[in-house]
Amino acid sequence: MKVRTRFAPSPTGYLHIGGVRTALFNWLFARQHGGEFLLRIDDTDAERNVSAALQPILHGFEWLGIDWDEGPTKDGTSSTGPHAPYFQSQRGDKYRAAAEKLLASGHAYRDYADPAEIVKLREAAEKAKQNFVYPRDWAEHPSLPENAGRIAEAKAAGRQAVVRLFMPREGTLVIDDLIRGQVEFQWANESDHVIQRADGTCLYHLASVVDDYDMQISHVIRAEEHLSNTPRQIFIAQSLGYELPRYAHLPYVAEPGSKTKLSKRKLPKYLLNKDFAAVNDHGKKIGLAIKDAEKRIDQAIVQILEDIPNEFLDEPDCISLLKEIVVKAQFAALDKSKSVFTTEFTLQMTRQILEILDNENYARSYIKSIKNASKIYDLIDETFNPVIVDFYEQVGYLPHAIVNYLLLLGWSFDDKTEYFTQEEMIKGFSLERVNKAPASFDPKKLMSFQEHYFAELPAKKKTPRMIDYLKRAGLLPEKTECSTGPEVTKIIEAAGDRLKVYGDILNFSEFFVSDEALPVNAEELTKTFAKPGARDLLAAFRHELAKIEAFEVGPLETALKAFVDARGVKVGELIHPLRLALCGKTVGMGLYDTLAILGKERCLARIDLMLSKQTA
RNA sequence: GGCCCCAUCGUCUAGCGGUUAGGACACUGGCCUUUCACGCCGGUAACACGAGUUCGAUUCUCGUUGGGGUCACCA
Repeated sequence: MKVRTRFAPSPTGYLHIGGVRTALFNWLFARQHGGEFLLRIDDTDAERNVSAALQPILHGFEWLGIDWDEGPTKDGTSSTGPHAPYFQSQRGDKYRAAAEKLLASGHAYRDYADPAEIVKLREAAEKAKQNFVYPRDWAEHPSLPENAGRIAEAKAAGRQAVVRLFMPREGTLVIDDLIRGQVEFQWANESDHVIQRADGTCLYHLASVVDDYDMQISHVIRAEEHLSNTPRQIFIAQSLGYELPRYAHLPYVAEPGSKTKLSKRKLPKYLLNKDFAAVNDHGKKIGLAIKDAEKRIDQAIVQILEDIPNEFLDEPDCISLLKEIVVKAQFAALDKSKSVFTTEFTLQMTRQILEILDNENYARSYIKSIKNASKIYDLIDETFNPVIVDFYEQVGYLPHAIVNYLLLLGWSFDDKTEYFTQEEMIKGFSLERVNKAPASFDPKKLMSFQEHYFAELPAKKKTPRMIDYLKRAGLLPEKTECSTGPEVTKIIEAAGDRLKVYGDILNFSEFFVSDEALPVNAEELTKTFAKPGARDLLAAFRHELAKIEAFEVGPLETALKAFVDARGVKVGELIHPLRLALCGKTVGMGLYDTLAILGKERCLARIDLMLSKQTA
């Protein structure tokens, strides 16, 4: 039998890191067996613009190199493949036909029960700590002629029926899972599930089983949360006379440092997670620079705080109360609008407020001061969150680093192999070696893969993407000259390992701004020039520098060393003021590289600028 | 709560009856160094607990505890 696997995303507008792993394992398995991997769109409940919401997902897969043989076209507007369409919203007829078939064979029934009644019964069962057995009092089924009377009445009253599965009430089902092994279920514990709504539309389980069969899926590799759903799906498949696919249930991906499943609903919360925060801050810095959003400040905080009366700030409990308000506001905003925009908005505000509130005294004065402020709060991007794949593309990760990391999240080849080429992954993958326990996502380890692969990439290959970032941050004009490429490459080479992602080039903005516009770190400035003689030393070296003909790393180093030796000072005494004058900060690449790249003219100009500021 | 799943360093994992319990990330001490980063050398750190089976259990069985999933006219 030909191996055919599938991944079935719903068009949510973004690609979740856990989903990617599931898709990756499906893809790997198919590729390894020379089979096919398909994408099927779970949009049975979609009212929104599917192709727009699908586009980021398809783009994410494309970026990661996970290609699909059948499914939606790349623009997400139509289907391509022998089993088209691959959108569940367009396959309703097939599901309805299957439902009819189940009805005809007695494997399903029309149910005229009142939904409100069912809810009550279910709650009662839970209260009584008992398994809820679905009552078939309103079931229209040949084996239950006693219901005929009341059903006739219900029909006459115009009550609508749903279609429910007529599940077995005895026996054991053993699922032979490729990852879990044999898992047993008692049929009696399975409830009569609804497969078709009163309005005739069909539900996920029916759709999924029908599609898997129709599309000849051989292996259903999916997240563990579906394990409990498998019995009813098997019942549907068997009742329809389908041959069963093999099942493999993957452990879910958990939050960093936790065993809790990563979930879309908690997206904003993740930025408060300390393991995500570092990675996110790094990314945010890049994101902010890209959008040239120095101005974006805490409008959200202002909004909340403006409503707070001043007297409130004198209350002893005001800080803890504010903390509560913030958390509530976050979730209220979440409920009100499902848009990520809102969640991003509130989470930014939450973080900032919580940071401020850590210091009570500061908080009081800050709140008071900001109450009068009015600033613009801009958003980076609605998908700017380290749980979403797009984040990594925006910040400038290598897709292979992500794929390699995800491969090892719940799977291992042996006790030491960590780095895999795509071919090695495909060759070495096996479901048998998939772990059963959930694995928590560690952004730091992902970063280590990124560093590894990024270091392997020659500077010249990084140049075009880095130029893109510089353009987007406004550090290079939209139309750059041909000579810019080699110049940027030189900077990339000199920066070396300091560049971990493409976006990191923005940390070296000093090479792209005018001498006058160079931002200078105020704190470092005060500290450095507070030292006696710092300014004079810099001034003296400026004259030395002016004499140098060959402005290159070697001669520069010789000259600087000779200068400090002659003066009997330590290298560091000169270097700090010099670096500050040239770069406006005290961290960065080698100083001789900096001098050489900047060139004599700009170096002298920047030193003069610094000296002129320090004379007073 | 019913049902199901899971359990090795902080994290990802190796281990499939006898190992000084191995590797990676993170953390950390040192070296290198004008800063930062890299690199190099070193260190801390784990078998959830309790019974069995066995000459011997991290490994097999059962139980306890803990974690998680799932129980929709969502997917």
